[in-house]
Amino acid sequence: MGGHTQRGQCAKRMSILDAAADVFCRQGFAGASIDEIAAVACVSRQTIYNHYREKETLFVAVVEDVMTRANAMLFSVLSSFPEKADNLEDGLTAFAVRLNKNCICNHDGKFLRKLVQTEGERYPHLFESWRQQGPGKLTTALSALLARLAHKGALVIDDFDVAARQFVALGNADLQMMTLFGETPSDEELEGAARNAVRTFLKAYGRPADVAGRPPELAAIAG
Amino acid sequence: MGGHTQRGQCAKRMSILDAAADVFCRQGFAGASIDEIAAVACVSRQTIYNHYREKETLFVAVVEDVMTRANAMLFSVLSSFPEKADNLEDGLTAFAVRLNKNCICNHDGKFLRKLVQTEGERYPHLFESWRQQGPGKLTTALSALLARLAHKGALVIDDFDVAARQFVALGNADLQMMTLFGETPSDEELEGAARNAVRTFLKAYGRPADVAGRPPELAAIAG
DNA sequence: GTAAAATTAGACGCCATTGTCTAAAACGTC
DNA sequence: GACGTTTTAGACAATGGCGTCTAATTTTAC
Repeated sequence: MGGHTQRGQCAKRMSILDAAADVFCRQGFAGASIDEIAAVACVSRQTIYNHYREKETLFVAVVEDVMTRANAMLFSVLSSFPEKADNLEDGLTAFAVRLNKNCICNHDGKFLRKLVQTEGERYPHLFESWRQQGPGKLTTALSALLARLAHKGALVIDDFDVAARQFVALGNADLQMMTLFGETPSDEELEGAARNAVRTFLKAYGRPADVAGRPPELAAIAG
Repeated sequence: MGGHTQRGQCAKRMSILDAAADVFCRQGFAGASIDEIAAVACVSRQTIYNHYREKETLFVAVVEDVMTRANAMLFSVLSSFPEKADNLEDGLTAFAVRLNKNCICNHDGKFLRKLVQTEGERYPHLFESWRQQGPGKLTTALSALLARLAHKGALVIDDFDVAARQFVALGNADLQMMTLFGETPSDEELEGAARNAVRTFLKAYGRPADVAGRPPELAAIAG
């Protein structure tokens, strides 16, 4: 029982997981065939059954794999939230770009959204943890981060939870149709969407002095 | 060839379409079986093949049926957009509730969102028309309606298209997780979500005098 | 009531897929 | 080079769904 043979096995496992994620995402659980996954993974079908007892075992493993990757990425992006109140618009815009690009519009985000919708009712327990650690955690963490900015006087927010959800929703406003159709936005589209979102967010929640685009008479008064 | 036998046939057709929509929505195209659809429709399998040549024909018919229903409902809801500028918050909130309840969070909306995601790549032409007449039309029409309100001086908007998308996005901010998981929000949740959305929308785009919840010093100045 | 049309239940062939099994080949370690 | 493990290719039975066909039954029109 060589403990070093694990390296080759591990590579095979990852190859299988990646291929299975691809095929499951495109075809769904019922439409995906083990043969196609094996072909994409450049692996024999028997090898798949060797690592994962049956199709459902493989599916669960794939979902859990993508979930942990997505959660790690979300944590990483959340830790880059701007803490400094100066130049808040650019800071929040860059953050929104990162959030959309690396957590929502990327492969894993697309996979999870799609699979939750198609197989969520069939495997309720499987996606329940993602619901808490994914979107749930995003709202909670973002709410706390916004609260800190508000505490510093950079934002004026009555309900932090609502504001957090609205920040995410605004960030996706211009991309919703693209994400719905599975298209990947370009960097320019990501940048523009985030800019629009943050402008509106700051018009609603920003300290009056920081707001750009406010009607001239008020801007004059506030400045 | 009695032209009156059409009535019974028509009832069967609708029964089949409803059942097929239900099963396709739950199981997807590949996972749905004609036998199950026949059972749900209380109809023989042969009857289905009598009306629709094959599974794909039935699927296309179902999608088109739901699309036309959804488009009609969207048109109806859009025609109820508040034109009067007085009490704009309540008017927009009621409109947002209608939009979410009857177009986005209902059965048809769930069906279309789910099926577009799962089968959109396999049938690009099928959903392309919906993309234009559904979400596309919503943005275009809403943009024009917001422009009229802005022209009357009730709103201050720089980019009507962006504002329209943000209105829709804000309206779904509190419901996104529910719609993602296929749950149907209660009337209270719909009402609360719409209220939060419109409050923020008006904070960003409302005429200063109409804005509630603005920081006190500014409200005093504007009043 | 009668004839035409529609519906039904069931059997059938066909094909794709799942999961198992076996023998051969490739791999890594000593 | 030898040995144990892993991988591979292919055959295999079993399952299930699609689409067709047929004969019996029901519904509808007149």
